Amino acid sequence: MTTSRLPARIQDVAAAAGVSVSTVSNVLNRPERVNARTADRVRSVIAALDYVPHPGAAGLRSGRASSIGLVLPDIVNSFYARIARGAAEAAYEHGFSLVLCDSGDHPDREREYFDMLAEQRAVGVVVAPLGADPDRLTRLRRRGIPLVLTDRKMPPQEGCSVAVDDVTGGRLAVEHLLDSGARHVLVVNGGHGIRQCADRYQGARQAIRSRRGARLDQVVAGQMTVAAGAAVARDLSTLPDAVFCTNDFLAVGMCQGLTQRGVRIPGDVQVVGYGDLDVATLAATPLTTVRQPVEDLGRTAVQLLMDEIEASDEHVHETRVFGPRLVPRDSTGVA
Amino acid sequence: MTTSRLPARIQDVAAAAGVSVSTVSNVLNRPERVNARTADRVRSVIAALDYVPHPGAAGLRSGRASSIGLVLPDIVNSFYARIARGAAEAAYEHGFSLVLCDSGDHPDREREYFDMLAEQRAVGVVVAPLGADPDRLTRLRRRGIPLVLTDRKMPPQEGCSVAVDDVTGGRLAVEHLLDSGARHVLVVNGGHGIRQCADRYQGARQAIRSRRGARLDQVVAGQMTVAAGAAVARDLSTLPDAVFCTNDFLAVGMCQGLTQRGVRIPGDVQVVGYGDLDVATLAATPLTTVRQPVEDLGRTAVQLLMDEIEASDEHVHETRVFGPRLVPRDSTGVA
DNA sequence: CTGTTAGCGCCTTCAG
DNA sequence: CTGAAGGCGCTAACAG
Repeated sequence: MTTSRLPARIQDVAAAAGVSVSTVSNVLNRPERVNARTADRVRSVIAALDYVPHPGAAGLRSGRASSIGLVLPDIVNSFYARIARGAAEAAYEHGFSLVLCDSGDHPDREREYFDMLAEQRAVGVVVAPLGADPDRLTRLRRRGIPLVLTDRKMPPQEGCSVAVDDVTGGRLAVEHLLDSGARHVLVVNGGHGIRQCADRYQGARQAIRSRRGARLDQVVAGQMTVAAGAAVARDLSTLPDAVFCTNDFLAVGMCQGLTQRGVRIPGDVQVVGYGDLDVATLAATPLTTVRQPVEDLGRTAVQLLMDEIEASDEHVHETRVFGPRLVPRDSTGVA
Repeated sequence: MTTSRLPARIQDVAAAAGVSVSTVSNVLNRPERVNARTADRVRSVIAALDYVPHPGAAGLRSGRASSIGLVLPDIVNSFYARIARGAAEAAYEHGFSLVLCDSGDHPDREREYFDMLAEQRAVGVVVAPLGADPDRLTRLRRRGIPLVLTDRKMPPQEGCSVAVDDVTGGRLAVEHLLDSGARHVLVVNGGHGIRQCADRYQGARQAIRSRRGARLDQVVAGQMTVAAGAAVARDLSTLPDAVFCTNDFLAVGMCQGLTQRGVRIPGDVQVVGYGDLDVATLAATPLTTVRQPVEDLGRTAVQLLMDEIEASDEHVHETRVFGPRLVPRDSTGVA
């Protein structure tokens, strides 16, 4: 046995097995083209030498790389973390490595990450885009890098996307309140400049319209935080039967504020939130909320990317929309 | 202008600029060796052609790759997400790409990720290791891949590590309680099999020992959840002056349970948590807690890796320990 | 079925 | 200061 360097190269294997380099390559990539006995011999040498192919070199020659990018505004936000988890699992299953790009909400950083991924010849990118500037995205696409958008729909000719159906979510939330006996529902919302907020409100209106005698009001909170929700609760002049907060933080604040005013939940006022964040289960009264299959977003985004890469000829772009689900807990449903 | 393929290669640049390939390479890598005027001309061609070097090919030749691995048990856990954010920032600043490996708490998956990173010739790995089996780790090291451990100390001859000082954290928490007038402190802890729990308790004892007439008790909760904390509160036969929960979830549950018993916080009993999770600010009474500089863990881990890679000759392994900080909120400090 | 040959895109001696 | 040549580890024709 000659002293071959670490890590072993394909030629070390070839030499040790007494075959040519290409035979080793064939054993790895097209086993059907090589005699079973030689293949076995080569394989045992591969195992003995602990040989693993160098994917960089392989990609250089074959043209196909093996990393995909994941560009997110903030990995500490559990929504994006759940996307990341779903994407990581799918990438793992397909044998791709996932490059994490956390833009920290900086559009410049996002663009630089796009450039970096282009330089690296990433085979595709999953992105939860920041802001509304589609230009950054089309630049990537022009470089020939497939792109899948999460949490935002995309014109189908541009590429694939995955999203959750916020209209349905809003409808489910308010239907649940009405089914539990509410007549006068207040929506505590973020600004309608946020697409999700507008959609959830639209769903709420759908639910109200289909029910006689039901009434819907809306108040827009400055921010979507616990403090803002509590402030709204404090300032309420007349109490509704039920409150739909378009985010769990608002809802927790609402519960705190109402409780401080001596209002019982759900006895006097029912409250439903949105998102099923950790905080929903942890609140003093566990919060009824709308759960979104966020992991599926990430997982599906990667799968769509795989499809576009592997069957690029007959791939047609699509938008996959996931339905949310109501999770009843203690803050709704009159005892 | 000839029709050169996309993306542009170094030879396209060379041809367009009327110089040789190596001159372009020099402009990029050792600008001092090339005439300023030619360099400028080359640079403008680079810009015009939107040329970016192919890091895979570069690494193949030069031996240095440019990706580092980040192996975590669960990216949705905010502790690890914060490590990831710190690591991502540092990696970005150093021009490395971060490969996210979420093992989902599966030791097998963790090992497979290690193998994958070795195959890819990652230049280094940051890992928040799962379980106590150091064998998986030394395998990586034997392959010559530098390794930095987070949230666990490592024998210095093995490699670098970063950690937070849980003993100090426990001491800070209990000192704060004592300073606020408490005499009888109850520690609500997880199992001492968890190193963090044991350390935090040890810190608590240090604080007690330095104060005359102070008394410390401990109760071990089954899990470190809100429900478990509430259960402990419910089952308490005699009330202490103050409670130190070694985790914010336990603390929130403790607050809920005490409040239900009609106990006022902090008037009757003070409560301090650990971790400064989101939930600490969001609880009905915002929770005094111990904040750990978790982002610094991730950031520093990557920096240590960079040092080991770039100055591998004179690099000496070290363990960097970060001090926690007490964050006073409403659940402590008698009014 | 196996081996030879020619690059993938880049960097790096070594001559000019 | 610049250019020509060789090779990093691997794959993909193409011969044999």
